[in-house]
Amino acid sequence: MRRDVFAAIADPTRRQVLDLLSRRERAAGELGRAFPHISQPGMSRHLRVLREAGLVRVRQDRRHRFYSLRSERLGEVDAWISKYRGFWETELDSLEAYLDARKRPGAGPGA
Amino acid sequence: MRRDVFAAIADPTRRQVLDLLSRRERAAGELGRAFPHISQPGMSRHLRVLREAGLVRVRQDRRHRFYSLRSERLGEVDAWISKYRGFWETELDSLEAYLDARKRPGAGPGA
DNA sequence: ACAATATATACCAAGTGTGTTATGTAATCG
DNA sequence: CGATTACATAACACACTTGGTATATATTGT
Repeated sequence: MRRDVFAAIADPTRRQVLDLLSRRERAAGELGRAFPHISQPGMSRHLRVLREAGLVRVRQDRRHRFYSLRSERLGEVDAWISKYRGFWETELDSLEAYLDARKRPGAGPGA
Repeated sequence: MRRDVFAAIADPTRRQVLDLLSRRERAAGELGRAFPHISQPGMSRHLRVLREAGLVRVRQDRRHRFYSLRSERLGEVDAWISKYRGFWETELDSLEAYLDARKRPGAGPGA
């Protein structure tokens, strides 16, 4: 199943899982224990979503399934957000809004 | 209502709306007409989600409600994704996985 | 005041996501 | 082989999302 990366990272738990995996690979059970409020099958399903989005890979080692980060597809998110980078740093959006407002007298913040 | 930015941008239509707003502000109706497959109330609700996530602001001008980008909160997304930037460029994650695999003889790609 | 325009909300149906418990499956140990 | 460990899947409940139609609200034009 082909899943949308944006949807996959919409869940806070899954983002935290990726954060853990960015340091090193971890077994499914180890990840589960890192989130005590979620059941084992619950974590297994989160891992499935991440797998189907192509954000992690799995490696079987003896009895364990080790998940590791596969970051390529995060590039899609980065590419999208890149278009906005600089906006919140330079407050360019606020400036633009201000200028737009001034084009319509009486609507924006009057000088 | 306080909404999660990641959830707000999980929807493709809403991302496209933000893309349109990144160029210039637009009236709600104008945005609606840009997505003919979505009804007027449908677009209105998408705009509400973006509003509640703090991703847009609204300005009333005569009969129109002009939406404009408010990019600050996109910084949250950028901050998160920044931790991964460089991973997919340098293939650092793949290298790491390879090394991890070699630590466990017989499990990874044999030399 | 009344009609028209522009947008939002109410309401309902259908789909999807998340979480649970119970169960299945694969690998390892004795 | 039977038990145990590690993980995935099945089946189900429930909340949330999305999209539609109908309606409300606000502003402007006549």
